[in-house]
Amino acid sequence: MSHTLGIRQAQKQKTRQALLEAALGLLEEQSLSSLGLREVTRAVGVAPTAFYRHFRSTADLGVALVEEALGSLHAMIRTTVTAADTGDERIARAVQLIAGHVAAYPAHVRFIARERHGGVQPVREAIRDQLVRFAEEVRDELAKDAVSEGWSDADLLMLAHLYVDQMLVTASLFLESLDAPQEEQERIRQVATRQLRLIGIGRRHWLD
Amino acid sequence: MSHTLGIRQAQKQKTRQALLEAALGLLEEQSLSSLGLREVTRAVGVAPTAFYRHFRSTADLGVALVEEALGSLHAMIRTTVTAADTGDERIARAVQLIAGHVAAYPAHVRFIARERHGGVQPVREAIRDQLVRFAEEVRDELAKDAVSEGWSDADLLMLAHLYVDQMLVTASLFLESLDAPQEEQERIRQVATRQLRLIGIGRRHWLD
DNA sequence: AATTCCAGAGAACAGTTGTTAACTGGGTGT
DNA sequence: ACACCCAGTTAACAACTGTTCTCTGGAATT
Repeated sequence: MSHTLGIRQAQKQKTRQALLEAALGLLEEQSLSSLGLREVTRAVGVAPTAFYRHFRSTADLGVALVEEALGSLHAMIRTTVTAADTGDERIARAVQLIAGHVAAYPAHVRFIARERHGGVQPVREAIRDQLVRFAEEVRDELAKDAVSEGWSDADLLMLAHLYVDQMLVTASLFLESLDAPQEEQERIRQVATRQLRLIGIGRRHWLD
Repeated sequence: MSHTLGIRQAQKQKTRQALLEAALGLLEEQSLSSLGLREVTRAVGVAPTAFYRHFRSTADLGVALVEEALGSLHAMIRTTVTAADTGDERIARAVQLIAGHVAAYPAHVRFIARERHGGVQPVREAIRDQLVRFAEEVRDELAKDAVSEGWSDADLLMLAHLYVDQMLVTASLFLESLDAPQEEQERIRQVATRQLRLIGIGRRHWLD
């Protein structure tokens, strides 16, 4: 099944990956809707027309980037939430996890935060769909918890979305503070921690 | 003081306003970083060079749009939060208020949601600054409440930011559902209501 | 009534864009 | 060894972009 793909398809995927990474880099200081096809190929060092061998348009490339970027966020969100339900020190650890991920993959986080509400419809939809799936996973994780006894499925999902959104907001704040004084990052860390704690408290008293 | 500005400056402000509104319309299906100067003037019906009489660049126009768009959000956020602290039916009313505002000024909401993390730095900063000021107002409003006794100023501000962010998330969801079946809007309304309720519960038990 | 001012028009600039077409040359299956 | 395939190239296209300079006509000032 895992057929060793020939040196031809290998080279193609290599170029494709180069296009994706070049685009991600160029998107640091602009949005996808202003990203030019030629701009990307120029950054990679291939002819403009080579672009069409991989993507129909830059919007198409954007959809591909969603998979790439959210694939890395996937692990973060899961581990974050599963750790965030209980004690305070575990919440703090979860926030630290977010900060670490932002520092490791800033371009991914930036892309998702920017294009989630961006000007390219197919990309918005792709991100929305993926985030819904994330929220469902988080809900399943929350359901395993003892605190979730007596909760309806819908309410667990609404809490899951609250967590996911809060995580993205926090990630975006960390991103903007990447080259700011460390005391600023510390401040963000503390606020995010307390916001998660407050949500956790609301969760524990939901069924009163 | 309120000098009746001559028919000259009046005409200028009229054109300026036309440029702003045309831009807001064009931004329905793209981001600011891809908005062209000529595109805007063409929509208004003036020469491209007339643009420079009002704005240095499209980024400059974007900053001006922030004032315009957040001016209308201003009232909404305040009334929403001041109503959201207590009983359930008041929370529901607050959510309905958000939905109404989104229906009344969809372009404003879209612009803020899109450009908050968009590709134009000065605009991002302008939005961030305004949202900080909003959060401070919300904090002052929260402080007046009986539930806030014993709260530190920092904690009130962190709750205020939580409310503001939650409001923007909800507004963006309503926006995307503008031409969706009404049952979808109803679903969003219900989830948002419960999320605000959960935050409110967390707030009441914060000092345990 | 004469003069200054200035929002907007007009024309032209070099540079960019997406897309089409025909071509090249090395990997691939027979 | 052969013929096919196809990722990437080259060249050219009309259309578009931001920006500069010069000009105009009516409002504003004196």
